[in-house]
Order: sequence, then C-alpha cells, then structure tokens
Amino acid sequence: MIDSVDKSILKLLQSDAKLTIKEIGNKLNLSATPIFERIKRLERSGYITSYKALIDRKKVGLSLMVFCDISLNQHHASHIAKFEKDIQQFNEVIACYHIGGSFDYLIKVVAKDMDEYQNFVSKKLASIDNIRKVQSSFVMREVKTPIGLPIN
Amino acid sequence: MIDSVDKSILKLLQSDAKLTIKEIGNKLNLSATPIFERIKRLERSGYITSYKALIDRKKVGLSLMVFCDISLNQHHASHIAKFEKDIQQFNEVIACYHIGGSFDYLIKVVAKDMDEYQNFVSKKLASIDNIRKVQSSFVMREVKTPIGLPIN
DNA sequence: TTATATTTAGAATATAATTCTATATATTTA
DNA sequence: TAAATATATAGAATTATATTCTAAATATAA
Repeated sequence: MIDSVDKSILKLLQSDAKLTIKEIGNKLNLSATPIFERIKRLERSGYITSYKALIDRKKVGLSLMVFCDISLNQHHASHIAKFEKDIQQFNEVIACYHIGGSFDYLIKVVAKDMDEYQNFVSKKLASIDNIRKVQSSFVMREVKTPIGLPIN
Repeated sequence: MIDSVDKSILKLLQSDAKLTIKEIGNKLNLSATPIFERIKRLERSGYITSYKALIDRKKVGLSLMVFCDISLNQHHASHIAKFEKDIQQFNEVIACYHIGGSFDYLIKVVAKDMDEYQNFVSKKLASIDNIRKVQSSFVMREVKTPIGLPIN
C-alpha cells in the first residue's frame, strides 16, 4: 500500500516528470534518499508504468483527431480477438477501448488531414470485415487536455 | 522545421522519456551535444510540451473509466464558455473534447467505483444546467493504451 | 570559389542520481 | 510496558548524467 507521501510524489511526477529528486524533497520536506527510494518502489510495484514526453499533435502535422464508435457483427471471442489484433496495426489508431453499452469499441484516431482520414476509414477500417457500423466524431477543440489521474 | 533526426528523437522520447542523451546518441549515431541541442530546441519550439510519469489507473483505485457524450441545450458562445468552465472543475473529468457532429462534448471520466460515478453524474454533472442529454459508455478494457502519436 | 552560418565532436564542468553508513522512527513481540 | 526488529530517514561519498565550452567539420549562401 502507498501512503500520502507516495501519493504526493505520484501527483508531482505525473504533472512534471523532470522534477529532480531534490526539488520533490523540498516540496515534501524530505531529503533525497527517501524520495529516491519511494520513486523506485513506485516504479517496481507498478504504480508508475512509464515516463513519456508529450508531443504537440498539431506541430507534427496531425491536424485531425477523431473518435470512432465501432459496432461489430459477430461477438464471439475469436471475432473479438481478430478485430483487436487488426485494429492495433493501424498507427493512426492511438487508443482503443472495448466498450460495454450501445456500441463495441471506441477508437481514437489522428490524421494529417481529411484526405488521410478518409483513406483510413475507407481503405484500412473497411478492410476489417465484421464491422457493422462506424460513427465518427470529429474533435473541434481539446477543452481539457489529458492531465493525468486524480489522486487523493 | 524539423528533420528526420528530430523526428527520431521525438519518437524515442515519447516512448521513454528516461532515455539518456548518451543512449539516444548511440541509437542515432551522434554524440551527446547535438542530441542535447536538438532536444532543447524541440522543447523551446513547442514540439515537446511536457514530460509526464504515467500512472496505473487501477493501482490507484480508479477501477472505472467512462466516456460520456454530452449534448447541450444552448449553443451560444457564452453558454459554451460556461459549460467548459464548469466541466473543468470536476477532477473526475480527465479529458474533454468539443465535438462537431451528433453531440457536443465527449468527456473522459474516472471513478473509484459505480457509486462514485453515479454520484458524479447525478450530483455534479446534473448541477450544470444547459445539459440536454448524457450518454455513458463504460470502458470494459483498454485494448490499445495511449502510446503517443505516429511520427513519420 | 570564398565567406558565413550551422552542426557536430570531444573535453571540461556542473548538476543530479545513486549508493552507503549511521541515526531515528515506527512496529512487533515477549 | 520494554526490548527487539524492521522500516524510514538524513547526510556524506560516489557515480552517472546533463550542460557548457572550444574547435573542427559540414552545409549554405554570396
């Protein structure tokens, strides 16, 4: 189990992974050693899964972001596995969630422009059989850009 | 503009921000200085927006993840601004997108359990007037966990 | 081609991470 | 409760990394 100091460390690191151990120690009134040990423990025990640089989507030319609701025809385990394997291979798909409710999958797609997106839908997505329906929702603006998890 | 070396650096850092400058240099057959200078340039020019530690959602007790489609009643600029200001204040909401299409907003919500989620919907969301309709889609499984952007 | 700017390598320095030892704090057990 | 054990911490020492500096190499422009 983790205590409140660990939670504070998680909160700090998910907002800025470049904070030094000394800086974190200053904020939490602890010396370097306990901060260092606690971070290593959080990494080993899987609370911290990775460290990543976040990249500006539009700067790298990906002006379109789209969420697609996907409904399948067949829902047997083998069809599910097949679909998930297929969808992973498209690098336009940057996230994929299996949904319980009115449709089956929600995927997050990025593309350079509408031509590229249209190509993705009509060539790549369409190549997966077993898809019954696709509903695209275009992101006009990111109101709250992913900021990490609420940790209390 | 950025060149292919910069793109390689972006790809490496978005997959693992803990790579040292020397390690990146080894992979790209360059010495430390150019890697260092290029990273600083990518940070200054906004290609790299931040560095973050990723945290295991379930480990920190957030077993529920839900996407909500939200439709508003009023769409004047002032109503839009009001809604966006309100929605940002809920820390359960970890992302919010303004959508063009069949509904208005897509929000990503995390909660400890169904009770907490139900409380969020019926107490917090419901306190925002101007909401016409909310449709919840529960994530059963994350098939492809956000892995960063495709950079070519 | 020559001149200018840009990029790079490699050494030197500064800063941060990591390890180590000893002390303090908390927890367990008799 | 008190002693014993385990856990967490501070501070110094070490190691590794980031950062700066200088000069050479490469590319770009005149």
